[in-house]
This record gives sequence, structure tokens and C-alpha cells, in this order.
Amino acid sequence: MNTKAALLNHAETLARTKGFDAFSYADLSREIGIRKASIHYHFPSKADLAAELIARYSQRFFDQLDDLQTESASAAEQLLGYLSIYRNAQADCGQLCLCVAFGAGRDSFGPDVLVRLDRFHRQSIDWLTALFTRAKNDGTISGENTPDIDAKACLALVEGAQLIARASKDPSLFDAAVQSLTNRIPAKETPCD
Amino acid sequence: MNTKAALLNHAETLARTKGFDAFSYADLSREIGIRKASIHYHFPSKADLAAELIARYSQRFFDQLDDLQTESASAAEQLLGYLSIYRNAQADCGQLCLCVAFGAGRDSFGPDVLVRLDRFHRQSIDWLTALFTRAKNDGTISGENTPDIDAKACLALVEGAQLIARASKDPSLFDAAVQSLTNRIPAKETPCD
DNA sequence: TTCGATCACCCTACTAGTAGGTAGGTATGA
DNA sequence: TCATACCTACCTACTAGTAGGGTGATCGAA
Repeated sequence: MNTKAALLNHAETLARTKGFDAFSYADLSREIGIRKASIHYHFPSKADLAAELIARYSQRFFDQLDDLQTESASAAEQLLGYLSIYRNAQADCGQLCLCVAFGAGRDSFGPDVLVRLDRFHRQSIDWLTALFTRAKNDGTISGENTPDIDAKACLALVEGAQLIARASKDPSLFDAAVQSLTNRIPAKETPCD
Repeated sequence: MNTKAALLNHAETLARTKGFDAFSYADLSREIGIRKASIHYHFPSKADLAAELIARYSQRFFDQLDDLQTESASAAEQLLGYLSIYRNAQADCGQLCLCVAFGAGRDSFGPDVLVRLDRFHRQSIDWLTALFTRAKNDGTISGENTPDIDAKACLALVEGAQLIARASKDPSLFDAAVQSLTNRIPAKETPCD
């Protein structure tokens, strides 16, 4: 396997489980089986690594959202798909959304990372706003809030749920918290015949 | 002022704005005007500091919740009080709830801190569950969820809202997110005559 | 009331270990 | 012959933490 890709994979896992500042090039070098100095060949500074990590993560994340959207899915189905992205990450060794992990240690990052972090949140809210707007039309998610409020609340909910579930080492806490959202999806008319 | 108290205050601010691992005894010593070694007199190890910080924070936090409860306040009023605790912290230089900050860097803490962290979340959920149970009776908060679900969702929402508002340096994001909750408080019957 | 001991509190000076990062060399394959 | 990808060996800056000494307040006893 490509060494650089392996480095990114390991670094992402470490950043999402321990935090970006909580692992060192030395840690990384031990796990990959490459000398510490060689990592600097691929990522001259740790800031470079952070920038590539968040770029790659955002790309992958919004590609997944695109996949949810292109199918002729209902708003409710899209929402469930969105939630499952966070849920899967959470269930997988308590990994946080990379942008939650980065957001917590905000101050140690340069402007390039901060810009991407901000963009991630804005893009998420935009996507969710479109989702809840659609829900107003197709009626697959109940509720009285404006799509904008719903979107921001939804983002806060999944990120917060991930955080408290991880802190308590109890993945079911995530499910319970987001149930406040899934409860708003009316049971389907039983698909008879 | 008491040096130890000053140390705790500064350490708490730093932990809540930058993260617990992101400040050193050297940073602390500069701000307090005391030598680094002298801090070890008050807190032999940084783990001791962490333990005292979270103990003090939890105490203060639940004292505030007690104050909300002893008054003959409606569930809605209690909820607004609860939200304002998080909101004020957020508005104040983007401080996180200490337990959010600690939760993010979970792995670097010893079992004593982790136990207190877990207890904080459980206690919060218990308090909120009681609140939403009360709401079922006094009708000051609408909604169909069970109090348990509402409680867990509420905790996730405020912690997540704090996080994204801070990451985007936009306090209004917090308000927008929690509006999904406050919208559930029906406008009071206009108090005529 | 003063002497001496004790204590809280802070200091200088140091340790071992780790962080990110660099200089310069080497093997390999196009 | 040149770039890629790795290496050894090193650097400086900083981390938490320790050893041991100084100072001033407090307090009990002569």
C-alpha cells in the first residue's frame, strides 16, 4: 500500500480517537514502520498533515452526502443516511467526526485548517437545510421548525451525541439522543400487497 | 487573592478555551506570576490539577441546577435557565463546558477524572429527565418524546451547539440550534388584566 | 516577651523525556 | 542522471516533574 495513504489513514484514526495534538510523528512512525524523519518527507510539517487530513475527510464526507442525494430518496431516507454516517463512526472504536475532534483543539491550527473547518460546518448546514426544506414538501419528517433551525439543531445534535456517547463509552447514548429526530419520521403506511 | 484559587481559575479558563493538554504549567506560571515549580506545590501533578478542576466544576454546575429547581419554577423556566448556563459560557470568549473539553481529550486522563466525567453526564441526564417529566405534567414544554429521550437529546444538543458555535466563532449558531428546543415552549397566554 | 521550631509558600537550578523539525547521506528505478 | 523515498544522526524548544534552599508568619514554651 501507498505509504502516504497509510500515513493519512493512521493519522486520521489517531486524530479522531485521541485528538490531533495527542499523537506525534513518533507514534505514527512506530505504527507505520517508517522512520520519523521520513514522515517529514511526505508531510513537511504537522500543519501540512492537518490540512491534508481535513481536506480528504471533507471530500469523502460530502461525497457520501451527494450519494444520498442523487438517489430518488425521501427526506426521511436521506436523514437516516446522514445519521448513519455519524453513528457508524461512533460505533467504530468511538471515533469522532474529524471536524469535531479538530474543533475541540481549535487554537492549535493555522488559518488554512480553520477555514476548512468553518466550511465543513457551513456546508453541512446548507445540506441539512435543503433536506429539511424537502421534508416540508414530501412530509416524511414532521415538525414545526424552519428548515434552517432544524438543520443547525441536527448538526449540533449529532456532534454532541457523538461526544457524550464517546465520553461515557456508551454507543447506545448516541442512538437515544438522535431518536428525538428519528421519532419525527412517521411510521410508513404499511406497504400491503 | 488565594494563589491556589487563582491557579484553578486560570487553568479552568485555559482548559475550556484551548483544551487541557494545550496549556502547560509554564503558561500558567506566566499568567499567575508564580514560578513553574511553585505550581507543583499546589498541584503535585497535572493529573491532580485535572481532578480538582473537574470536581470544582461539577460542584458549581449542579449547584446552579439546584438553584433552578428549588424555586417554584415551571419546567419551561427551568429549561431556559439550563440553556442560559451553556449560552453564557459560550458567549464568554467561546468557553466550552469543561466536561466537553475534557471529553474531547479523553484518553489523556486517569480513571478518577473519567469517573467524574461519566458522573457529570449521568447526573445531567437525570436532572433533565426529571425536568421533562415535570413538563409532561405542567404542559409548559410541548412534544411527544419520552422524558429520557428528550433529556439525552437536550444534553447532546447544547454540547454540540457549543462546539459548532465555537468552531465557527459564531455565538448566534448556538442560539439558532437551541431554538429547536425553545420553540417547544408555547407562548404564554397573554397575561391580560 | 522573646526565643526557637514549624509550617506554608515560593524560589533557583536541575532532570529525563518528548515534541516537531533539519542536515545530509543512500538505495532504487525511470 | 535525476527524482523518489527512505535512512541515521542530530537540533532546539518545551514538557512534567524533582531536589533542595530561603523567607516570613505563626505558635508554644521559657
